[in-house]
Amino acid sequence: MTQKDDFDLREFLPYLLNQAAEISSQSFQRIYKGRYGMLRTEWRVLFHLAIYERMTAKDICEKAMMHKTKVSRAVQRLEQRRYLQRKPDEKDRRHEWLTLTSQGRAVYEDLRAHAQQHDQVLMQKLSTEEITVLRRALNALSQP
Amino acid sequence: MTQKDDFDLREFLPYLLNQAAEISSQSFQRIYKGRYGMLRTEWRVLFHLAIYERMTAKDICEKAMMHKTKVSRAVQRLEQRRYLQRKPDEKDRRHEWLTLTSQGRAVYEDLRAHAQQHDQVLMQKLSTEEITVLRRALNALSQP
DNA sequence: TGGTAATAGTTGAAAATGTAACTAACAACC
DNA sequence: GGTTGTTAGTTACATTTTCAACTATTACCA
Repeated sequence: MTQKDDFDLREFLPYLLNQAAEISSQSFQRIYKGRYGMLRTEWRVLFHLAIYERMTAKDICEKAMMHKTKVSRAVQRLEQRRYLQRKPDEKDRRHEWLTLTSQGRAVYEDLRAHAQQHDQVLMQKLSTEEITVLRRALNALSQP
Repeated sequence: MTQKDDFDLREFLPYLLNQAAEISSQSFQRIYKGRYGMLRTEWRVLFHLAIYERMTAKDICEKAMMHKTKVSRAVQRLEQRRYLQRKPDEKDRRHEWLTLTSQGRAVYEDLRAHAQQHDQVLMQKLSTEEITVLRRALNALSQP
């Protein structure tokens, strides 16, 4: 199993990004999955609602760059667990406004604390300067 | 939809990483899916075999940090398309050595060219220094 | 040597995701 | 005002992934 080719997978950005994303997501996944049986799509929606307070599913799709079916199903499951409430817009009944319940906010607070802690651990692998550049670079790459 | 919380998702590394990984993988996906109907797991296995020439499924699992069932199924599909061959190890018949066929290598060469081109496009979003730091940081984060 | 444990890899069922078609509500245009 | 087109969101079905159990082979060790 000796390397032959001049092409190095370890330099190919989509590969590297996926690798880093997967590894660094895993320990956080254990937390939201272990404590609340939640999926990746669900904590994302939960966090968006906690941060922006009041959004439609469409808003979440755009902010989180998630497909609408993913959001739709995440919202359903979060509603079943009473983490959020839906309220149809009076003027345009195609829109539904989503807000967290107090229960949902409590879950968020708990997960947020873990997220921040988890981020601290990850950042210990990097220098301050690397963190700054990394964030900037990732944001740049996230623009489609 | 006004931001309320002090916690910023855009600073949470696993979130940022996933975002960047997904976006930057998509255009490459169109290539391997469109041209060869391949899946993410499959191009990864193909690339590993092209680069290391001769590996067992286990080797691939470790290098690519993929679960063995993913690798097993990717290998099956690549074999069906005659992109690779299996040869059981004579001394330990639990192992199977995998190598690409010439057809598989041809597909690799094509995809590699596209990958490199794709990488160029991605890197245009970044400065030389950002690229260096980004690669270093991603490698650091990929260590579990 | 025989019995238990470990390893490589596969398979089947359940869960999650992606795709496309669908419903319901509104907009716009004649 | 009725027809056609758009938009928000859901649903159904096919494809993938995950998880756990399974087979086959080798290693360990009393």
